[in-house]
Amino acid sequence: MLTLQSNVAKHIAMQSKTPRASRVVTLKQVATDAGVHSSTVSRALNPRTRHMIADEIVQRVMTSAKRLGYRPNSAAASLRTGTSRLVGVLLPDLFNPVFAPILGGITAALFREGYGTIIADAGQEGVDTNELIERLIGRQVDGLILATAARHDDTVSACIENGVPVVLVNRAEEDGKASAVVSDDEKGMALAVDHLVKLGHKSIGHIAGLPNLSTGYRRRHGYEAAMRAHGLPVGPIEIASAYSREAGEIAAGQLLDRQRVSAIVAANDLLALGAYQALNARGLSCPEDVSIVGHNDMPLVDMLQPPLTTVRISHREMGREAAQLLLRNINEPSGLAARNVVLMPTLMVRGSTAAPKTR
Amino acid sequence: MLTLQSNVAKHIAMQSKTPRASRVVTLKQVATDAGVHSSTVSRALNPRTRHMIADEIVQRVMTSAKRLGYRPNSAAASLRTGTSRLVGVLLPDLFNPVFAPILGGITAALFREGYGTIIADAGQEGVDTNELIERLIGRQVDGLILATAARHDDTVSACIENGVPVVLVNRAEEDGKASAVVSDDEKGMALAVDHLVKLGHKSIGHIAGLPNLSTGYRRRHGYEAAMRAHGLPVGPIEIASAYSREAGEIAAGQLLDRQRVSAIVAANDLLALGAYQALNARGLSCPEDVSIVGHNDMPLVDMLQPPLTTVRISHREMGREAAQLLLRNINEPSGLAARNVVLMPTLMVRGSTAAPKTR
DNA sequence: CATTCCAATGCAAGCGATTGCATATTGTTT
DNA sequence: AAACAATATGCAATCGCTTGCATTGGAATG
Repeated sequence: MLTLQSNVAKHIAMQSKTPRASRVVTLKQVATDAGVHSSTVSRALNPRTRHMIADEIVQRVMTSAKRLGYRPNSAAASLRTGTSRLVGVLLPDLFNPVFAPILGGITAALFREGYGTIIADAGQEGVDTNELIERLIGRQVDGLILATAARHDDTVSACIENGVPVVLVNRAEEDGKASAVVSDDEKGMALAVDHLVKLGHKSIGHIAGLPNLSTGYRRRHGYEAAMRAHGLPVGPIEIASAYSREAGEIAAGQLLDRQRVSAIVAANDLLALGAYQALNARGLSCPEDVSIVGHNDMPLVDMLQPPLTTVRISHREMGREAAQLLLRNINEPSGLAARNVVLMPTLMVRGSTAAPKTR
Repeated sequence: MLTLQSNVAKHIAMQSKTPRASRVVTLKQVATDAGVHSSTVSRALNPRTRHMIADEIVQRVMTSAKRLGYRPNSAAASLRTGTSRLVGVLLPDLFNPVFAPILGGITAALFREGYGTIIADAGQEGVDTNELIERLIGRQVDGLILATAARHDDTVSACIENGVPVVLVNRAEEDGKASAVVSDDEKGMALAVDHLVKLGHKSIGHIAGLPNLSTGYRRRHGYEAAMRAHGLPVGPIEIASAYSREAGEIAAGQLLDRQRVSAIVAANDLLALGAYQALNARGLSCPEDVSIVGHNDMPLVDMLQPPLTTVRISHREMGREAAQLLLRNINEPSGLAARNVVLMPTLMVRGSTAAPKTR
């Protein structure tokens, strides 16, 4: 078990208490120092208004600012202008490894444009999503990126009613209320099914994700469409109760017990790993007895035994695109029409898929 | 999906100045609605000052506020009070899977106390850490949590000079300038070495992390101490150039080519996985030929072949502790003495360790 | 040379919430 | 019953920055 130890022996130096407020430099102080009015300093320091000020003065102001260590107070600016250059990101669960790269892509793109990222994790126990949104909006965020959207989502509506620009990422919403950046889930499933069919599989099952999430819904849809396109029977399909290994194991077990298949396409890597476990529990092996395909290309799945064949999604790029779309939305005075950006996935062929046994 | 806007339409849209601002409710509006002064509303809504106001009025105010959908403007509050209830978190690399759980623990703990989390990722190309810190401080954060600290770190000094409370997490800093929450790295290595020795290993090598990070330095130190405690020869030791699979593979390869060992303790799970690869490349197998122990217990390492024996660290708890320590630091008027909180790791024994071959 | 115009800078009014102080309204004491 | 205390509420200044408007001086124009 884990024990906490407050290590008395190790606290060494007192932090010298600095009278914090005394060292805060304001615009007015820079103005005094440079011998101009504070409004001139403001304009000289802002690239968009700098052209109004004589070059010589700009230089003087910038020198003073640097020497005094001036740092603009963003709260004051935010209060005055009504914009915070802050974007809120709502995540369904920080512990799910797909969201870290999305977040990374978002922060990188936002940072480049001078925006900050404030995050909220809806995956905590006893946390109300609407309260999270409320708090983000209360912090004057200029926009929100939601990675949590269900197919019909009223938190999206709440944001729109509040006039806050919203972009969805990874999961789309089907009422067309907000823009979204997603992977082409149907296409991803088609890649998986095509690959299996080419190997000779005819009986291919699907472990589906939750149907109220666009990923679960559309991947299932994509699976069905691809099977039909090949003239193969659709099913069996088992819906997992969550995107987790445990749920995947249960669903795969039910699927295997129900019908003999030579391959399983899972809606998600974790579900695929659950299927590995279900196979092991039944003394079956992958890919000899059953081929398995995942979705997402999570870290480390290439090192499993067997290495997982999976549909790769560039989560980082997804986050970047979402951030860029949101910024355009924020800067467009009358709001942009909702639009979807669909990224193309690719298939990573590894060891978990092989030709079916010639019986 | 994409709608083009005519010039005329755009012109009109721009003239209607306030499509969004119209719905923002301020304290004063609530005051008018409730028939009291705005200062009364402020006091009634703030739990700490609520006692000054008659219960009946408090009720009336709260009803009005709710009905109008009042949401406090945190920029205004921040400007007035000089505190933002915002904490900055600096991550070395969002793509490293250990940091997501740390971040999750931080946000959960901060959220519970009404604080927001603003993140910055130093792992981007071409991003200066000091600029990140500058920008966070400019946003009036009340404190910072750094997961990036080197053993001797001047960004920490920069924060302290600015009078911003700082707490380090995962990686400590050795000059005692700031508090830190870390795992007991020496102890973790002792657990690993003890386990191997108990299995009968005598020749145990170490793949070390970077010596300028406390994790790399102290784990190596812990390994050496544990070996000496058992009266075993220290080494061979190979220092990896980064915490990555590739670096681990290279280091493990050099180690194996240099000296015959029956076990390897890696400073990190990714390094351990690199060692897996190096073993494979040499036709050796784990644990038959060489036992391997990792550090961190990353997701999925239990599903590898063989499942990785590793030192588990509760990253989530680490984040939570760091957040709590920071909040105490913020609320302590004269600043808290720097202190380290050391969490105890546990050993997860899995399939990558076994008794050495009896030759 | 007078007039107009433009560019550069100063002035001052806020943005919305907090809080020390003043004031009003009770209740309590002598 | 007068004086006082205590409690509840109102008043107004303030936090630091931005920006519409006023002002100035000098260049361009007629």
